[in-house]
Amino acid sequence: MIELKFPDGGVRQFEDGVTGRDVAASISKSLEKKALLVKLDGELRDLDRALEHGGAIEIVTREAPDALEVIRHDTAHVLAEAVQELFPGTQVTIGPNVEDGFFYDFAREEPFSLDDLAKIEARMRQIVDRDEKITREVWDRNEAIAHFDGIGEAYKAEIIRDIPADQSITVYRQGNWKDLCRGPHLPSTRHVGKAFKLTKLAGAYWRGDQNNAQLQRIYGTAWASEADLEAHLKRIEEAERRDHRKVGRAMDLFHLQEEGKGMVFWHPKGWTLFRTLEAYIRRRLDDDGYVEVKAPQILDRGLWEKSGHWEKFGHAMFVCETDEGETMAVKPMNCPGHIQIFNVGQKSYRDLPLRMAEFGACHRYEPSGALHGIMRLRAFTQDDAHIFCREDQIEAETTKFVKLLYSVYSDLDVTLHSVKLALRPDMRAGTDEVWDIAESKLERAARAAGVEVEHLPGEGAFYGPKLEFHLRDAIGRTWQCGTLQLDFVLPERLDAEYVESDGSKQRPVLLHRALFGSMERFIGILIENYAGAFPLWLSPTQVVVATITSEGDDFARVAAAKLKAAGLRVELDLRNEKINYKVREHSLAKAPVIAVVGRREAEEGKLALRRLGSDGQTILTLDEAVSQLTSEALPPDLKVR
RNA sequence: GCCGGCUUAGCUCAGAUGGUAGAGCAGCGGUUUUGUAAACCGAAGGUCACGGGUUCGAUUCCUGUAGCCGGCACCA
Repeated sequence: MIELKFPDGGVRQFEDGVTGRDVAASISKSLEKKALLVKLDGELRDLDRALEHGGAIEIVTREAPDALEVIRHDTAHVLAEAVQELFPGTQVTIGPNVEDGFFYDFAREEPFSLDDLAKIEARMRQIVDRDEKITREVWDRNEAIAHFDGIGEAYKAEIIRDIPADQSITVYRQGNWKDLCRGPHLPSTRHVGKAFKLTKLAGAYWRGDQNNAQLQRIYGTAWASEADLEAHLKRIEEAERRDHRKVGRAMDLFHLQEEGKGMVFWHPKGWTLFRTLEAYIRRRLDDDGYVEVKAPQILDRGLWEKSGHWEKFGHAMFVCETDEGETMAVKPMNCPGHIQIFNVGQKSYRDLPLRMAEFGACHRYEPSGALHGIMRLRAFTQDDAHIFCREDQIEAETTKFVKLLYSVYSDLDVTLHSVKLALRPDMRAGTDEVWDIAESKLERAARAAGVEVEHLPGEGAFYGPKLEFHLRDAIGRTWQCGTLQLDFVLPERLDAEYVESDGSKQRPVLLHRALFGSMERFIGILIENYAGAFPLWLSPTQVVVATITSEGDDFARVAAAKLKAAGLRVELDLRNEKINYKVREHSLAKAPVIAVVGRREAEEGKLALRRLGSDGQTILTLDEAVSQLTSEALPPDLKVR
């Protein structure tokens, strides 16, 4: 007998070998009908699998979040079955869930086409209609390897070989089709339902390694109900409208063109946004004890060799030869330059921590496939700084930085998606001892700063571990923006030193850090976050003074001049157009405030203010409007907090 | 870089099984002086991404290249 405890607190005895379905049936016929899976002591299990032991039990129905995960995974299995029916000889590999859906990677000589996706979807629906029973089997490891090798499924056989010896090999049978899988699964394909859609085709390397074969990945989304699917597709569609590339064009912020792949042409409005953000962050850095510098854009190859960048990233640097036979490289990053500045004269321990900032224009020859709007560029501007400090200052500096980052992100209304700690990569500089120290110090410092980190083995910079602060774009992709990197290596390589209190020469520790990462990327994120409707202080145009008839022209000119003199970014619209037309046009252009001047306002010396997103108006005297708008347009750091 | 897709006017998009293309908006010229999300009229605007091939004829078919889009890999 086993003892099961139900969510309502009740405890009941059941025969050995009882299944989840039996338990559901013992409660009610309708529950048995709705049951898809059970949860035993928190472990999700097949409904028809015997419960080998007692514990806390929960019947999982379609509406449960756990069920959705299984529905998605089973949809991937149905996809794989459909593909193998339609395209014999195609090998299956892996098919995990991702956010909102799943993918499945296939090995097949001939690539799938978009037309194939439609065919595959149709076959998937048939498989759902066939209502194939899904059953779990435990296989012997060697038999399993022999079986999958025997039917030409080399990838599956390879996966089995890599399963740790203490884990059992489970195969799920679904109709005539079998797949190696940990499970759990739904009782039959009918329960998968039809609220799914295959969304995209892509190449993907086996085991994520570009030295391996490239497989064909099919992505799909799946939901518990058609309504959920519809809602999801609608969300995606709406998110795509906020795409910074679309908004950037529509708002005339910037453009990109073939002659400068991965390089931005900032238009007046976009550049205003850039400068406003730069001015803001510069004030924040000033307040936080940074000094700002500017290092050369191009430096001799020898310096990059010394820093180690030439060896690791030489292929991705823009290099030029001079007539006098020197080889120069456009800087891909700012650290060597900053260390040169540090190295002039003698530094004392009293100078530390020295926080050296630069809005550094960097160029990197990124692979063509990596370029993405203004999020991933070949020419970009880092809001970079290097903190030269002693080892015992790492923690305090980390805390200081994290605090600043949180404050800046909150000012800009961005929500942190995650913080990762990227650990030593295979190709790296520095000894393992140094890495041990660097990794543990950075992790401890992050903890002390109150940051919850997720480890990323192998992803660190070549000179040290890094904290990565990730943000999301409109459709949910995440981008590394802020970063803090702990480096014991470059100070050594580039001979940075300071005089300690006892007169000895010491190496400073170098903290590389950025709040935005790249100004361009962060602006891309801001555009998508705000959907172009920037808060007043950031908006490229803050107030549009628009007339109704030409009777208002003179006063409108006066008003615009006065607003401008007060430091606001003002546009004047005296065109011979209807006010409806002007309101619509400036609203679409996301002007935060339209100040309308009609005959009445002109006579009374007033402005009718209309805010973006509301159709009400406030009538104010010009002086009132100036004082209200200027105080409202103060950047967050200059407002009284 | 790799896999797949896309590329037609400034923008958003139609279009022809091969006979050199069209709309709306924007821009330009004019009329309209207008009260809070599109007034009206007119003229103009295109090497149909670029190169090569097939053809009497190619924007359309084949092929190569580039850029972009979606992924993968990369990301100091």
